[in-house]
Amino acid sequence: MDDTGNSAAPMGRRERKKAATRQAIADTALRLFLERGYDDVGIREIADVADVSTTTLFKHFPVKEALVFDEDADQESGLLAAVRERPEGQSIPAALREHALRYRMAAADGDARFTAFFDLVDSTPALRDYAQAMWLRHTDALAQAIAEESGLPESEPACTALAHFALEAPRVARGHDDPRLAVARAFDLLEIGWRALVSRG
Amino acid sequence: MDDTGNSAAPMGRRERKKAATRQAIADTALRLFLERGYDDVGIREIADVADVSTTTLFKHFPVKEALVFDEDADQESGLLAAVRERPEGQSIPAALREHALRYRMAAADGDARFTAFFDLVDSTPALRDYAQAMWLRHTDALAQAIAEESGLPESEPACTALAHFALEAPRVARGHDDPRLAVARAFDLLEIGWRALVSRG
DNA sequence: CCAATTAGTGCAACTGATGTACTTTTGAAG
DNA sequence: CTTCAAAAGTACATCAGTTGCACTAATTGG
Repeated sequence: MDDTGNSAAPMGRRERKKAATRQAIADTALRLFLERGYDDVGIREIADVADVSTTTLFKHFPVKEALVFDEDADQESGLLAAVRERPEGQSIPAALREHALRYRMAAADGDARFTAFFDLVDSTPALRDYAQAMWLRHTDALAQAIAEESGLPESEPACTALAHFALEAPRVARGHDDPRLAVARAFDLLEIGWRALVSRG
Repeated sequence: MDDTGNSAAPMGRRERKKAATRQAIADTALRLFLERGYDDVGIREIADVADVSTTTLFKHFPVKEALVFDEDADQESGLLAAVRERPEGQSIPAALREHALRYRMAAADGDARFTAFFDLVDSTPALRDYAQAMWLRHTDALAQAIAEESGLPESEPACTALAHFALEAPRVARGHDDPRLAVARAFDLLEIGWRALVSRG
């Protein structure tokens, strides 16, 4: 839909300044959030420190939560690629499991800033919910990719079901002592069911 | 935790009045919501019409959404009963499917007030989300019941996975032309996977 | 009857978010 | 270069949900 952020695009002074303002706001917000916690930093303060008005802030970010997820990038393309470009013989749920384990559960081993970021999101209900809601917006696209790859009709509800469950899987892990195992088990359930369902037509 | 609402409990004048106030607030709110829509009725107005202060209102209901779900009753016991008292030979996912189809997708055929209520919830994002969040709070209890019934260790992540997915299933239906079919398919996926998973130990 | 709770009140304030009207900047057309 | 309209930003007021505080009044248990 919107192709902002393409580094190759020669944008004029105007768009550059706009992007700079946006970045300044997001950076300020994230810094303050990491310092003092999401709930203890108000919109007015962020705008103040970033030296813009609250009106301007909300012109760049629709809601407070969005300040944290500025660099969404395209998670969706990665997700779809995981399905479409999976190794020969690997089932779709298996590919999604790999992707989930690699991409969503990789918090621990990155550098400190990433860890802090994940901690922030993880420990703030509002941010967790927002992130999950964003994640679920890919359901339809994923369902369509699954339908194409599996040869099932696009309208087949099982495709939507698999897509939805796969996207919910990381959430199942919450509260388990071994999150990776929990996610793996959730995908086991889906994989076995999916195999049988596909082979029967 | 709290055992309010037990009709057999002889509560004193105080608790009776409290319950009456609560009921009056909830009734007023629901009436206004049905008349004019959830988003077009403010907290202050509800309190005003119910003749209480907003402070009092919030002492009975933690957030605006809660005004609509006053009569939660115990969905949880029904859910657990569906699993524990299922017919001989019926799998756990099958029992959950029956329960989902009967209890969650039954909006259309009740009397008009129920229909209107479901429409209200269904057409208001804030209420949908709140309802789903409430629904998911039963995950742990359901997972435990599943573990007991299936003989798997309580810590087995697959139990949590099945519980979570089963509770999410109704959401898969959203946006499909035939919601009941979509839900059924979602449970098919779970049932087949579950059978295999249990039989392997 | 006294003392401790506790429902309820009134009011002010805070926080996220929106609407309106006004100024500046900028890109581009003439 | 001038002019003009769109875009970006600002100031200010306001709304809605929610909370804190100080206080009253009813109730209940000892």
